[in-house]
Amino acid sequence: MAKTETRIEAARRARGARKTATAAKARPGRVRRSAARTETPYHHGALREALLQAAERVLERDGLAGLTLRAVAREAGVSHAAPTHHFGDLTGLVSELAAIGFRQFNAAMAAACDSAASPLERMLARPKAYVAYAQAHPGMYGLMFRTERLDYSRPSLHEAAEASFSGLANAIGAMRQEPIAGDSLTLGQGAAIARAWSMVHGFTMLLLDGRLADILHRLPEGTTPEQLLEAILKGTMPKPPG
Amino acid sequence: MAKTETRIEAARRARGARKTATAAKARPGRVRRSAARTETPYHHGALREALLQAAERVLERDGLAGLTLRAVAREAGVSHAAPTHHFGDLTGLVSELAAIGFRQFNAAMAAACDSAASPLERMLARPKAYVAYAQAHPGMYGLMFRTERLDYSRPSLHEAAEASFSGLANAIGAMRQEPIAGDSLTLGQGAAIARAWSMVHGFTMLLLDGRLADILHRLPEGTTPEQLLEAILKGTMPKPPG
DNA sequence: TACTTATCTTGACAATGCAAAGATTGACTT
DNA sequence: AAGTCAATCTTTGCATTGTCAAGATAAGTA
Repeated sequence: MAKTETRIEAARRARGARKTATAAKARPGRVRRSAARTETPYHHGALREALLQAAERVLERDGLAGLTLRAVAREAGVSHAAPTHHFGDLTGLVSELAAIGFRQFNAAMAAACDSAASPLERMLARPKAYVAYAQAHPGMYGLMFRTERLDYSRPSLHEAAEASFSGLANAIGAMRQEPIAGDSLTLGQGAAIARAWSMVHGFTMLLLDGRLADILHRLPEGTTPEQLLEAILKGTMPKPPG
Repeated sequence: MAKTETRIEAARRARGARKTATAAKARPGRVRRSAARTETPYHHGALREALLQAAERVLERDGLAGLTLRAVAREAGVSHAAPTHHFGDLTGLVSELAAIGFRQFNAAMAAACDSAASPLERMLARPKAYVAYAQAHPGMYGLMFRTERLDYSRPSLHEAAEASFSGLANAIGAMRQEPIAGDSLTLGQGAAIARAWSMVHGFTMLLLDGRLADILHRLPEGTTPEQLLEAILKGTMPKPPG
């Protein structure tokens, strides 16, 4: 009965609690037409966005296992089949949410890069922002990189994920001072890109899974994950120009 | 409708097919006691192991989404609740299977290390075996490193996963020619271990997710993932002694 | 032989994803 | 402005799943 079990049980409790609460509220009869206007109007107006926000809330509260179509519908206060009309599928909902995650993710990294002053900072800013986003939004990061229910044929998701990749590739290219040429790479360039991405991605996954806890615990008192990441990067990256 | 959808549909088809097949077989009446001996005896004898083997088969055939308690029971030809008695839970079954995976995984890496001749080979053997195992058993690797339903409080899983970690740590220690001292690490040592693990783990995850396909496609014609991995490692690791 | 325990089956329940059909609303047409 | 239509949301239903509670059966033991 590890943390996983606990999390699942928590999700179940949350589900149950919400259910009884909703039941107690006694959904207003569908006959009334324009009673108090605070009553749920038949047309929500912006249900799609409301569902996505509800989904993110459910995800960060109850974890990936708690993110179900019906839970999202409950959270948004609509019938259980309403999401289907907007996303077609659980895969659809999850994919759209992941696209939002990639956009947030990219924005965070871009902002961190922009606010970097020294060349060294500029080199560390992106990986640090990468890990920081994952720590701040573990549910979203897990959704983006751990879920199998993602449909990359959806343009929104494809584009957002692609932007994430090209941002990384450009950063590596800029760092090596040999901008990448469109559709072909040398083995050295490809290795540099794959190395940077693999390292940061792997570090983040292991950190979120708690698998680096052993290492951190053995390090000098009070060493943070960020410091460990910095040490990893400084030992790997090429010397900053100048 | 990406590959995910297809995989899920495939799992569903497999489930359906198996169900009708089983139904057609018309489970022998439970009254017969020792009819032909080929008839399913009430006591399986080694059901636990049979269930684990069935689970691995289901996992590699239908993916993580297809790995359900009932599917495993069907695959093993027993009633749907039989696995519960042996594993208590889906988490239990999945955790035991993951423990088996870690043991296979460790054995593969140890074998690769042993058969390495030159110092360079010895340095590359472990990462290569790591990626090779994941490619040969994607279902198992996903189960071990991607599933949330793992109960690390189970001794079997805890030990197997721990062995995986200490094997890596020792390899890094040996490579740096400063064996790690039990319960404390310098920042440099910790960074070296975390760097190696993060890189190989991240590379494997990205490779299995198809996220390195873009890079591989842009590299010189016919570059394999193994070659890319080697280029990554050679650019990072310290020069072999001598 | 009689009793006890481990093993396996049957049946039931709540929850889920999905599909189909009905209800309601807003917008467009004439 | 009245009528029509398509989009939106709800209701109902079905197959599936995990988990629990009883039963049935085999194996071991006294």
